[in-house]
Amino acid sequence: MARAAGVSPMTVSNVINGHPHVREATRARVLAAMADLDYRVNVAARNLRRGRTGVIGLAVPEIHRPYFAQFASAVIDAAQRRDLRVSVEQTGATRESELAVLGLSRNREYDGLILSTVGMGAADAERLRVPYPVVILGERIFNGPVGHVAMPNVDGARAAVRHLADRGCRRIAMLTGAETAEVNVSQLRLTGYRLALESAGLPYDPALVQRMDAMSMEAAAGRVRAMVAGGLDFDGLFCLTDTAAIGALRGLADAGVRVPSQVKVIGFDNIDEGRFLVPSLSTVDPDHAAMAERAVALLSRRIDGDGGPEEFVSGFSVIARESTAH
Amino acid sequence: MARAAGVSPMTVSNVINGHPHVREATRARVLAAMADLDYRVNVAARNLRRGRTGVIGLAVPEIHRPYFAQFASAVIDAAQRRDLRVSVEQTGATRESELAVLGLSRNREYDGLILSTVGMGAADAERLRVPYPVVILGERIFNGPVGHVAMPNVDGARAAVRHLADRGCRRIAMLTGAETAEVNVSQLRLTGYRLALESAGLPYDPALVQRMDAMSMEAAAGRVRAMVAGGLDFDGLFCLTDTAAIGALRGLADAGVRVPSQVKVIGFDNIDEGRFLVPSLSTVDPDHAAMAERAVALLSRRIDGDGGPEEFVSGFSVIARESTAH
DNA sequence: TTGTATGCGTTATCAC
DNA sequence: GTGATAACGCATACAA
Repeated sequence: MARAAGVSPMTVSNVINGHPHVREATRARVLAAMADLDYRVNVAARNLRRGRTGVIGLAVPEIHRPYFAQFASAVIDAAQRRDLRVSVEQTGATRESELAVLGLSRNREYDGLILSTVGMGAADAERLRVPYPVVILGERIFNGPVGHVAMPNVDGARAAVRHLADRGCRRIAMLTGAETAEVNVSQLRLTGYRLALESAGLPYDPALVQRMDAMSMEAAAGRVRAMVAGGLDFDGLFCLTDTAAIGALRGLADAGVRVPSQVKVIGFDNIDEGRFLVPSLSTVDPDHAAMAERAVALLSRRIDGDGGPEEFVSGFSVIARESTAH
Repeated sequence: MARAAGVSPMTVSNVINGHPHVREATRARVLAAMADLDYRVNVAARNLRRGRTGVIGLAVPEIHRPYFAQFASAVIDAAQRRDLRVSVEQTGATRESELAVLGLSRNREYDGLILSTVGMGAADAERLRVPYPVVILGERIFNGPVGHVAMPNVDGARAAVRHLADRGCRRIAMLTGAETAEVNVSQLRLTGYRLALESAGLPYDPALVQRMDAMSMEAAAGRVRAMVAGGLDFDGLFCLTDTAAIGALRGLADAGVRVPSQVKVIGFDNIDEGRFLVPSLSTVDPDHAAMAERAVALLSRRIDGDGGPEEFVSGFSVIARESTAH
């Protein structure tokens, strides 16, 4: 330790932590010794003493899905600004992994956790009663003392479908996730879809709601090919996510359907790639940078002990590109 | 602590760490008490004692670039199999941030570090002499005691350009990064490009080598539009990365150039999206899953103290899709 | 097979 | 303004 080198035992600590009551001369001496010995604080010891790790967990289904990758990127930047590191966990969207991640942080591995809940349901609300701050990325389906950062799922979906209707679509299909008992993204966006149809005076046809188990590009492409091959009549397509929309565009191309002249397509998320697709992808932008910033801010504030769990629903905007052009 | 609850003071530790010499009865008792008290090991204390954190750092330029997102995903999975967590840092590809990350781990925040070096150069080799294992994601430009996991840049690029030549291209352009003094990805792939031209008996025309400061989709799209607008004559395009290729496809579409009939395009990385683009993107697959697995394996082995820094260069394969069809 | 003592490196408290 | 003391919770070594 720098004690031997410098002269002080724990004045070192004061110097490191920038305490005010240290004479300039001693501070200089300590700093010199530190540089000399290439001294490094032992973060593990500090963590033990402080009861903090300076690390937050970020649990998402899969980091390589563009939406989560972009969200993670923004979270890491926001965390860095607050001197926090981010440990990324992949849950594969399964309930078990999501619960396992909650246990990890419980071990004080993390000071707090941003958790994207997909597999967990309202029945698991009790599991969120953990002794550290949690911010859920998703709908307010839990009543526990956890923060929420959510997308405007209903309104965003409604606006997307209204956009299709405004552009003249009359038979609007939706590519969505499996039907579950839980309130989830699929259900909320489906609600928005139905509301928009209603407002536009269009009938709701269950045959146009296409449910998929996985929201992958591959699954979306396959499903769209099947829709066309099966003779389903549709002139608009609202995809649950941009990732699914990429697959859908591919599926339509495979089926020889032209976009936007025969079918108009809109996604949700505004991932970077959308602008550069051919045709470029219309979408709903939920402002994920703001969501990430808020998620980290909420967490950070609660780690510091100020304030209770809050809720934030981001704004959104519809971005019209070639895939829904006239 | 469970000591009071159970009966033993520190047999708890043995139970937790699965030591062999614990009677079944006591083990059961301890486990019961642990469950009862909802006992959790304090990882910070364990880290201090063990001198390990169970966390590795992964430093990449930006996690949201598809290639790094997919790589990170594979790294996280590989780490999880070895009971390691992954803390992700974004360096923005700047030398300063890359060096800063090295300092972080020096504080024993991480047991080891996987570092994608872009900004650092051979002159910084000394900075890699750190007291913990490092695996560089990139070329062997450093002689220090660090592991390397590299792509087959020269051979892969060569194969890509040969593929274009085989498909009849005679004026093959390349979209690459800025020229630097350092040995880097751009330079190596450019070497492959030149070798392939030579083998194919095609002349090397510097005007066909287009250098960009940023390898973004946006920059690539803009550059390609400029190339066409400027009257540059080319019938093949090798893009440094798939991300750039997405932008290039967009730029060609904007310029009214048809792919693959007028210009054939190939990228490098085999990101997931490539399969679903229209036209789908031909590319070089460097097997990033294998690279990630090897990077973590190398690091893990060195954390455990076995073996020295090794080097691994992944294999590759050319994946022909629509963007280079006849 | 189980318990006891000791120390990992840091910082909060309080005396000097 | 600086130093001594203690404690954070666990695991190693050794004693019982």
